[in-house]
Amino acid sequence: MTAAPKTRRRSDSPRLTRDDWLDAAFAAVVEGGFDKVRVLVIADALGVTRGSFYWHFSDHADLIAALLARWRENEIASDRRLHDESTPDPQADLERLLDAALAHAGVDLENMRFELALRGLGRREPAVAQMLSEVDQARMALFEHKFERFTGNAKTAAELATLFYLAIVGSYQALSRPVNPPQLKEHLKGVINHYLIARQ
Amino acid sequence: MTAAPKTRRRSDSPRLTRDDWLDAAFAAVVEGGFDKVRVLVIADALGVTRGSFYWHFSDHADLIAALLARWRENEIASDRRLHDESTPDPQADLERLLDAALAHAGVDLENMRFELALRGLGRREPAVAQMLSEVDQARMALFEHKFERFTGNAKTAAELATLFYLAIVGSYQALSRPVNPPQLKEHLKGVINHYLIARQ
DNA sequence: AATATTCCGTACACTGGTGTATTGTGGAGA
DNA sequence: TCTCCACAATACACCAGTGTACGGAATATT
Repeated sequence: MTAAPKTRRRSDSPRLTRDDWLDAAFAAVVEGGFDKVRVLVIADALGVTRGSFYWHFSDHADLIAALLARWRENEIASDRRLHDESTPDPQADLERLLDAALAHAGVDLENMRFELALRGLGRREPAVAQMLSEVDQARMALFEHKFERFTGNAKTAAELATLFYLAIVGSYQALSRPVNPPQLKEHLKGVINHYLIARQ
Repeated sequence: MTAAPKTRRRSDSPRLTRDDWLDAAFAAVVEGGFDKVRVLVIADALGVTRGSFYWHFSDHADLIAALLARWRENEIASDRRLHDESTPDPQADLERLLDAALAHAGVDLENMRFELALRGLGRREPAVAQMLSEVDQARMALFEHKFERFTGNAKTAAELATLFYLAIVGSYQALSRPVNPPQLKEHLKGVINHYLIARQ
């Protein structure tokens, strides 16, 4: 009757690592939000008891904190990556950025759901809100930079950057409801083209 | 030691109504999300015991359902209101709509937080997702309508409507982080002006 | 092979929450 | 004023979840 673990472990070893637990917790957040992260539940998703958990983590708060830290690291890394990958053509460069941001809502469904859950948590936990704030700032700066290369005008760059960034964030949860990702992408391109033509 | 009720009742009668409970539950959602709606907690925020609750409601699920229903009614009503209040000048009309949507994020902080919590719930509960979908559709239709009066072009109206609506939704939770409401409003106006000028 | 270390299981105490059954109570109507 | 009934308190059983102490098994290390 001992049920097989529902969540795959990172290694094939019968013992778990701290990261295995973090992966499983991540999955729990993705499907139920932070409030649904129960040590008990994750334990038997992993096919072990809580004895394991309390070896790898001091307590529940420790798990959450580690999860947040890991996400933060990944964000910083991927932000840096987007910053470095630059293309001579400003428009192509801009479109690559938009594609990356929208992929978050397409392929990368899990990360999107995690981020939404995180924003939910941020409404109650100032520390989380702070972290999100910094990430948003960094992303916005990137958007503004690319848009400024594209438009050559600081003011319209700021306008479009905020508009686009917020729209993408907004699409995360109003997704497939008023509009689906490819549709949204077309609309974004439409606006960009408008600005392109107007410039001539 | 019997603490005074922290939440004001709608009537000054010592007895509570169903609506009093709903108001208190609303407040609970606003500050902690749906997962933090505990009968026990709300009870002593109201200065009563759960005995009262189980007279007015059959159970916890009943409370949530009633809360959702009430929100839905309000949404439909305010949507109809925005639909009826029309102005001859298309631009003024559009700006009034945007103001109303942004007020949601300014004065009407509570409703905004409630809606965000609702979207969180919608990620787990298909019925809630369905409800939100309908509301989003209705609002988007309104946006498109106003934008079409303004631009006179169906395609660009669709583009701007989705972009603006999603940006506003996005601003709900990335608020005061990358940008604050009046700032956002200025940026939105900037884009509108751009389209105005380009049309001439 | 013997031993240490690392990892996990088990059992227990405790907390906070739901729901139910039953008893109280205060106010409106006869 | 008496009585009913709408509303609330009390007390109970129950469940899900955390954290802790300790014992046991599996893997490394010598």
